[in-house]
Amino acid sequence: MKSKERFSKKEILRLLENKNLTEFQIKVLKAVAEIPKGETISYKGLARKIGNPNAYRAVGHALSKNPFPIIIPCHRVIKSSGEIGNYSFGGKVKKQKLLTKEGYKSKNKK
DNA sequence: ACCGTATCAACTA
DNA sequence: TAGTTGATACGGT
Repeated sequence: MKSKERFSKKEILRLLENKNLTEFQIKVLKAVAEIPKGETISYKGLARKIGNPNAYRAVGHALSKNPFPIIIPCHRVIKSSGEIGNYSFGGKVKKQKLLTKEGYKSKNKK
């Protein structure tokens, strides 16, 4: 069995700061990194969580610039419509696959 | 269902 | 500094 390298929140924060990212990015990435397995959140919900409920666009930007798509489960972030949206790590197809694997039924119908 | 507008942050000239 | 883009959201038609 391959053990999943679990990065601690502290390590993530360290990496984020090391990447010279902005406070907003760190907030978003940290929030996403705390999403439990099998749980999903919408861009707006995430934006609301960080304190900018109307910054759903900025949240998307933050994830698009995601420096660690491996550590950050950005595939758990979906649209409020229940669709997948986009994914910078393999494409939405991979994202949907990951979500389905975790137990989430995506509505993204091809 | 489709189109236009609203809203935030980051990038480029 | 100003303009454009982008992993969206919501309302009107």
